[in-house]
Amino acid sequence: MDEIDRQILDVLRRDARTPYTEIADELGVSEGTVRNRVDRLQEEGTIERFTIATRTGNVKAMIEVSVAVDVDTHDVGERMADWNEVDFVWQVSGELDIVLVVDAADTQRVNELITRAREQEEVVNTKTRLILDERLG
Amino acid sequence: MDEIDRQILDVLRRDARTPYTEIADELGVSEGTVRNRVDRLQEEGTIERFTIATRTGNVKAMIEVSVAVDVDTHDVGERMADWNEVDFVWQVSGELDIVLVVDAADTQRVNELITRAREQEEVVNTKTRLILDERLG
DNA sequence: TATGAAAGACTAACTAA
DNA sequence: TTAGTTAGTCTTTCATA
Repeated sequence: MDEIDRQILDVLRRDARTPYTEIADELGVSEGTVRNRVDRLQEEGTIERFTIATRTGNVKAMIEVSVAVDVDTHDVGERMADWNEVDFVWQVSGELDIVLVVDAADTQRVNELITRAREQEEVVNTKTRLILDERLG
Repeated sequence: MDEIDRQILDVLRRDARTPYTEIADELGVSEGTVRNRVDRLQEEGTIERFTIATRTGNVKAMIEVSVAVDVDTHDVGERMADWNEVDFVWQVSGELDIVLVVDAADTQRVNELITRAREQEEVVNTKTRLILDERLG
């Protein structure tokens, strides 16, 4: 992981469809070098996947969930990851155990998700925070 | 935004490099249809960008930041988005104003980021939570 | 939807460190 | 032995009808 790797990652984060030839020109290396490095970065797991950033709805929110002390947090999280409109499920340290990052059509839909979370028998409490603005690093 | 759009988004979220021809076969439509729809989804802003999910470090964390009441939260957020290792900067509702999602080499580096956040004159308080496990929705 | 042209990615053989 | 390069081939995308 040197400077070239870092620059490749930067370019791909901004636009993962940038042609290897273009990245190569920019960094002053050959197309093959870029390709080899991207392959390696994928094998190493540094690049987890090629994906899209979407905004399907108008409201993003963090729904923080705390679960009962005697249950498997992992199970609950796995179940929630399958719900529509859920982008990430994080198990976190701190007061609350799970954070759902959701992207929903409107606040009504967010509310339905909160309700659904609260309906899970392992869930004892939730706390929701709207994401008012997002900026990518 | 119909069922076909949703399925295209699902495929691309999993692997944004899936060829249009393959998506087309899977959904029973033509390659041109997939391409046109992806183009439209990008123009509409539903697809914000093609990107990569990376894990450059071993530790992910949420650093929650509260800023003084009289400052422009937006400015502070913008500045932090430029820091290395910061994946997202969210302005959120609730007790704390900004959430940084970071991906760092180790806890030492996370700590340096926290320190750096606390050094900003607008920042009055921070609270950090480690992301112990991540699952994509 | 189908097709040919253009662009990009991949294979493999070669070179250099 | 590993990383980089290059030329030729194959795949995907794009434009047009």
